[in-house]
Amino acid sequence: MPELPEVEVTKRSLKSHLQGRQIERINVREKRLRWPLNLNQLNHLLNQDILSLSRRGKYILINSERGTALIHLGMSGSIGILKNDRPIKKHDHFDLVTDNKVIIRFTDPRRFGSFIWAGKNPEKHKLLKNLGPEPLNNDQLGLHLHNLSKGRKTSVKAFIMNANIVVGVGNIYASESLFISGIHPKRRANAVSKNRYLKLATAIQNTLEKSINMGGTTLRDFTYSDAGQKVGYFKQELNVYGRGGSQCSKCEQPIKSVLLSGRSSFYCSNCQH
DNA sequence: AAACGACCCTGAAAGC
DNA sequence: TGCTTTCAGGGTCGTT
Repeated sequence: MPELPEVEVTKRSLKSHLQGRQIERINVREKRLRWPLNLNQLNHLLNQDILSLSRRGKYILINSERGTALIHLGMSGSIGILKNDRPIKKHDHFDLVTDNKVIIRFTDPRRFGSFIWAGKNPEKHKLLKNLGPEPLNNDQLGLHLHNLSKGRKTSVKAFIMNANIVVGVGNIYASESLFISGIHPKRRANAVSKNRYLKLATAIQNTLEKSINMGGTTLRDFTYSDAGQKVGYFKQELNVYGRGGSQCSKCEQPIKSVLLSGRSSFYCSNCQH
């Protein structure tokens, strides 16, 4: 579920309930997440003023006086805001309870998500320190991509999905932005011109922003029961992702579906070169 | 340094 | 119908 827009929406939701408040309790039912949940460290969060919530790539940062905790939603994670308690479901792994008794419940069937303590300088934490730049509000993105592409023989799709190059471009956005900019996903990264990287950067930014806006709209009243639903999802806007075999929206040729770097990839061989 | 594949885990959907 | 296989929006790690 969690695309960057949902991570952003989740972060905003957490912000409205956590910023300026304190976490009174952390209830853990399952420690076996992507990284073992370490309560000794995470308890540093307890009874501290939560100064701000931020996002780095797909990591949500909970910034307190004593340091920062990170939440990652993995492939299947979601967060519910509960004003009143509800029965625990199978994959409800932990809760944060605020000083005004709001329950923030983390649910993640596949357990690829995580909740870890990153200390006083989270940007130096090993999971964050090597991340590439944020794509949004970044007028240097195209030049950045072009500069880093030199000597890279991997496919341009794998290149833009590499979080050390640029964060936030998942499998959907990679396919969509390459379609919009007319670039074949299998093209070698070092064989894409500067001009085309400028177009690609714009396509990435427009796609992400549009999706964030839709996610922001459809999940405006973000609650536990809404979080797992595909309500008004960006899916309707997709040109190629998940549409193998159906007609290209530009030329009506069938969309191709191939496996690339272990991930399904969709493109139009007539429109993308 | 860069590229690749294995791996983490559960459940829904497709295939037989 | 029911069992088996495949696939999923993420990322890290070890090996080459």
